[in-house]
Amino acid sequence: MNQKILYPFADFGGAVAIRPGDDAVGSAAEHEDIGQESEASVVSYFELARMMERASRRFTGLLRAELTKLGVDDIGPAQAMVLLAIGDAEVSVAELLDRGHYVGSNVSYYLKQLGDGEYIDRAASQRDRRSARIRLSEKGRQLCDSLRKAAGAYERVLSHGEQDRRNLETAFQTLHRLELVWGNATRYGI
Amino acid sequence: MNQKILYPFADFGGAVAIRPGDDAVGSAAEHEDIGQESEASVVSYFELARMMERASRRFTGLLRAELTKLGVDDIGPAQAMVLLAIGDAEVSVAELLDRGHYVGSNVSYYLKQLGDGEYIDRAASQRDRRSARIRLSEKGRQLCDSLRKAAGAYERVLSHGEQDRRNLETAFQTLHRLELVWGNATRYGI
DNA sequence: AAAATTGCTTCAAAATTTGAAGTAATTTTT
DNA sequence: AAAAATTACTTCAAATTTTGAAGCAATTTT
Repeated sequence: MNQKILYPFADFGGAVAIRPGDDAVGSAAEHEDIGQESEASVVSYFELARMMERASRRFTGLLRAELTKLGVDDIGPAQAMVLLAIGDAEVSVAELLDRGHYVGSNVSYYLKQLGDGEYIDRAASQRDRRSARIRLSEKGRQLCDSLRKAAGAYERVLSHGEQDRRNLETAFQTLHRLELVWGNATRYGI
Repeated sequence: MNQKILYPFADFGGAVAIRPGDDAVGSAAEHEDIGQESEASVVSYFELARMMERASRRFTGLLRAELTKLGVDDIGPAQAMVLLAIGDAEVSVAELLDRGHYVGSNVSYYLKQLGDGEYIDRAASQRDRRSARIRLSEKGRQLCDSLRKAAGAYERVLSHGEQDRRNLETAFQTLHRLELVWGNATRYGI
């Protein structure tokens, strides 16, 4: 069915090996020379999309590690993301679906777990009893704080000045635009 | 166990409703006033992480839609991402693991599907027969081209000049740094 | 008061990701 | 050169996450 392949790999020219210490980035060479305002390498939105995926995974890993470190074992990174999406607001499920990136229909599912774990408080709205009002509980708030604090540590590694802050802002805006365009595109075609 | 909640939501002040047409962004107001070089809103790397997640999801949706449109039904967006990660290169599984963001151990799994679907060619390396040499097949190459071409359409919506291109580059670099820092952090702590 | 819509829940199935073995080829050690 | 260790993958099973289709109750619309 497939060519028999007993056990395949290796044999690259030679210079390809991943430099130890310099973290695994594969084809990093493509984008190596870039300081704060290089013009050389031409990146596409496509490549940016792939980079987002990679970076997101690392972030998930970070969350997972942080949760473990905090001894939290009744929720995972996905649920933590929901907590983070809620933030200080009092939201409905529908809002969460927009505000959060994640999860098609089933926020309910996560909310149940978060409810069981006492990370959130829920109550039916008076006006419209179909609608849920969801807020972080004290426990949920504390967890978010811890996670944010942990992230703060990396902030110091990453942000070294005004320029970095501007770049961060630019990145955010760019992704925001992408999100809108891609979102619309998927729904309405181009 | 949980407060009985028959069916909850609604009842916000009033101005909160999501504007139809203006795409669902929830708390977009936080970042509304930003042109190309605003300094107002303060974004954290944390928020950027959340934005990456959202945007990534849209991209996945786009891929899924595009695959459907192309009549491809034997692979999904995740597998397509693997194809895209391979690109023009001839890679080993290990390389793919670095270059791709995705998948802890099980690229094999995807590669099998891609192999079965004839999207890739694999062969054992002569030098080291454990090692696989993986390349896109013609079919795989064509699929990638189609996907890239589809993405090109959005490129025109998104890129209106030199400034946009620089922003794109900045976003890419920023995410790249994040990926490295977060990756190391997860492995070695801070 | 029916009918339609909204807001959310539930359940089941599919897809994705993780983790722990396991195997063959190559290297290193003894 | 045989044994031991390492590398480069594969495989399998389980856990997590995501999607999709119903379903139900509270509102709105007709």
